Amino acid sequence: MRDLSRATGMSLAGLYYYFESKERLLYLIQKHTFTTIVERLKARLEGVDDSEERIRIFILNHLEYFLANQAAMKVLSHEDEVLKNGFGAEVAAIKREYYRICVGLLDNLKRERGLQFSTRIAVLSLFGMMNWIYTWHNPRVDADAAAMAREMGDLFLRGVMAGRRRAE
Amino acid sequence: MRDLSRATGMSLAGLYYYFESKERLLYLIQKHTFTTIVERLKARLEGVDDSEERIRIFILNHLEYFLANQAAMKVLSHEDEVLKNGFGAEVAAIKREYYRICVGLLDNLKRERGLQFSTRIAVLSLFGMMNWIYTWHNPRVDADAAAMAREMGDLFLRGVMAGRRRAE
DNA sequence: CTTAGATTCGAACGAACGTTCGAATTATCC
DNA sequence: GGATAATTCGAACGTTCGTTCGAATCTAAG
Repeated sequence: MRDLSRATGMSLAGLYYYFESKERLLYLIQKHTFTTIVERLKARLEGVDDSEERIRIFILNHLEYFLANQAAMKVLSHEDEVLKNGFGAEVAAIKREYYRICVGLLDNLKRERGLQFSTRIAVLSLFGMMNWIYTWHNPRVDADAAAMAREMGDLFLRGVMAGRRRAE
Repeated sequence: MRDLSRATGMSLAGLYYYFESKERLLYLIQKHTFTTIVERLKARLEGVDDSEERIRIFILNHLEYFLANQAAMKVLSHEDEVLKNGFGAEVAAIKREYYRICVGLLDNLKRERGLQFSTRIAVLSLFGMMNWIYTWHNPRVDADAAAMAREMGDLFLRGVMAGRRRAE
């Protein structure tokens, strides 16, 4: 809170006029962040029918936000279970919706192409690939979000699509 | 430190008889952890020649340690840059060696099979997949390390191997 | 201008944290 | 057993943190 006070120029006590506690402020930030990501994703998916393309949009949307707000995500990624039950539940619900969307996208691809893999592990592996990026992405060395999304999309989609097909 | 005191049964002051500071204790834990992982990996790679198999061993070794010490890795994964320069440098060197080993394994596969992909991004994506596991793996729902390593190995290896081959 | 409400802040409180110190206890060797 | 060293601990230190409070300042309306 003292860091925020210094960074914003507002006094420490002043912050508490707007935010009743540090925890509630973190809750508001998390809620805003994850709501924004989900909203943008839904807008971008609108009207796109191809299963593979929809997954690529998911990856691009995620990486774009994570790289544009790298410092913020460095904090948010690790604040998973710090919110007390009341606050935590609502944020967890948004994250669960986001997770479910990704599961849906993958299940569509799986059904359409008769693929065989564990959706749960594929989705969580994909999240791992994407979320870990804040620990290593360096704008002076690594490509931008669009290029990163293409490379990771290639890696991931080949991984799930080169798999065995279900007998039909 | 007070948590450690309670958990170990030793008094708070007693801990400082053995460890000169909290930072040095964290350094010793990190050094021991990452040294152990690298040593076990090297032992397991001994005598294995097949490139693909060597990568599968890398994944299994990593996941086995991460899942066997899930709570510990939850902490260590996030203590990346907290060690002051003196302590941090040595731990960073071990991690870099570990990273280089993985790069070497992938470059071998790439050369042998004439594949075309960014080793850096492939390695860091693989680390992301594997490291993220501590956030979601639930022993009552998910399979053990060997099965997880097989599934993630399938996903990752198909991803890099299904790629375009270099013109020869 | 006056008043009431909104906004801002310096100063402090109590709790938690990393660490230290001197005394007490225990182990080791002659 | 007594001297020396190793080990353990209660109590406190100074700092940082989240939070509160009352006073001061600013804004808007009559």
